[in-house]
Amino acid sequence: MTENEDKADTMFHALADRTRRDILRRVLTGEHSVSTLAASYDMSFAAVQKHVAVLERAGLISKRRSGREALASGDVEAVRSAGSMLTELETVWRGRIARIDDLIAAPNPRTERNE
Amino acid sequence: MTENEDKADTMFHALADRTRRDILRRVLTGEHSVSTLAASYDMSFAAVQKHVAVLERAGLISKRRSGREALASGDVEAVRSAGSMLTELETVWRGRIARIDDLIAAPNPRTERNE
DNA sequence: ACAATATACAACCAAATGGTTGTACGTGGT
DNA sequence: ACCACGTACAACCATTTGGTTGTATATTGT
Repeated sequence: MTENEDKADTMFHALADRTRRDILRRVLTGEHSVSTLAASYDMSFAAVQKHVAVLERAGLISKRRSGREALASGDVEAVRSAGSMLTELETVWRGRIARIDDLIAAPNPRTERNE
Repeated sequence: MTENEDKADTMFHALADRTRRDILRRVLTGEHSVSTLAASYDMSFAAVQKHVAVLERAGLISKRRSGREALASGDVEAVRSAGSMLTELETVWRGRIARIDDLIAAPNPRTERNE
């Protein structure tokens, strides 16, 4: 139960940083080594490496070893699962509309309740 | 430019907390006063009020005054816009697939480049 | 064998986060 | 007029975060 919420916490947290979102975009287009990525940002290699680690822990990207390089690539399925959490929220909202429709359809307006 | 990224930062950050996601779910089903919401969680009123403020700053919910109560309700459009940032990432990924297809279709395998 | 490269990780630091309590203020009920 | 209620916000605190530098280790090229 709380398992899913943990996942959501780490996923959305990973997405809540522009550098990480940018890294994710890059590695969704194809594999990039950590140092290649690091070269693109105005921060230390270690900082970028940490960002990559956060994305990896969130399951949004995965790394593969190739010689001395670590090649990162994005996992679209994980991105989709984050997206589906949002569409789930939309579904909750649609329920509200359905209830309002019921209200309108209801014969007696007094049926309204404020919880 | 960075304007949009700021929005994404605050939105995803607001979503990266289970209490806030839960509050968002509740207020997407309909208006709830801050104190009504606060009653549901095992933390102080002030803590919940802060969470509501974070959601409000992120544009995910809005508040309306009714007497002494502040009634919060969720903004689905904002949720959708967060979702569309994710589908945009999927689009980036589809580009990768298209490029791989191009590669397969290409007559000369040497066309591959590693950036 | 050696130097350069790529990664990983620890230790440290300032700032932000998520919580607390306390205070102030407007609104509503009696 | 008074008191309870709902909200807002400040001040404070422990923990986390996002960055730094430094060190260790494995791989590659000469």
